Amino acid sequence: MNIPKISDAEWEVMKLIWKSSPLTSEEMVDSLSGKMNCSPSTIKTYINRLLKKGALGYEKDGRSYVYYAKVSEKDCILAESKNFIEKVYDGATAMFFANFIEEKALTDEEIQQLRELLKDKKPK
Amino acid sequence: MNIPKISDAEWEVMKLIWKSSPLTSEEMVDSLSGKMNCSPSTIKTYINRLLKKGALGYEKDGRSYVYYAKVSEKDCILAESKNFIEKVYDGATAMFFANFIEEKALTDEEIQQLRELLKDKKPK
DNA sequence: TTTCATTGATTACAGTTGTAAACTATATAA
DNA sequence: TTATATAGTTTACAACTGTAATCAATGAAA
Repeated sequence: MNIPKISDAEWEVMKLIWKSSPLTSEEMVDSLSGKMNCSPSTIKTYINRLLKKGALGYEKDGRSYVYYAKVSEKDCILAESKNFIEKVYDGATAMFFANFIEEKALTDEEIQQLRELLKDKKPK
Repeated sequence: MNIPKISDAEWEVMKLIWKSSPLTSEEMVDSLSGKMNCSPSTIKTYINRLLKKGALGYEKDGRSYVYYAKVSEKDCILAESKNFIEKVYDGATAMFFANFIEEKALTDEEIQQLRELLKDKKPK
């Protein structure tokens, strides 16, 4: 299925849903309006836009709705990553990693994790 | 200096400038309107917006202008990368690398390059 | 049953972006 | 000198975003 374009603010909503779905709008508002420092109305707007984009779905649960994700976190992350690397590096992924590592944007711990990851990666 | 927000389309202009600066608008139009599949006017709009944002500067060169970058590629890439990883991973950079590697979005060659990079990285 | 509160839906509005045409000033060819 | 091409400046416009208030429907309390 097609991954819709999810804006910065909408990503916050999606991340919450992926972690704790299903949720009511009230739960989402409680969880996000503080963190995002915006009004409850704003969160509701995001929810509605995500519904319209097909990123969220809902089911009736008594008086109100519970929302759930209709696109997987994995797919969204991959789409977003590719898009980003295409934009900034014309697709030269390794270039990105290189710069990031050089810039010390990674902690020693993260570097260690990465080494582990690559160790398991057998070249075909 | 502050890095202005550079849009997807504007990134194409900046990448060209970083690679071949200084350039006239004509050179930019020639180089990009085909690749980006848009009209010369559109490229000029991007140039103007980038001027307004302070990402580009210009100097008079006879009858017309030549443009050059006022923000460094390195800084822009780092800002954009941090922003992206913050949005998608709440800053958990290693998580990003992990997913990307798992998804086989890297070629074997790129993985090898990465290994090399990490080898040189001495833990403090 | 009438009213209030809750919550989803609609409307609002300015700023950004992708896209491009129209306008204007100026240098150069005729 | 006048006409034309070139290149920079303005204007245009719809879609998307961030942000939020208002409207409407419905269940619950009085």
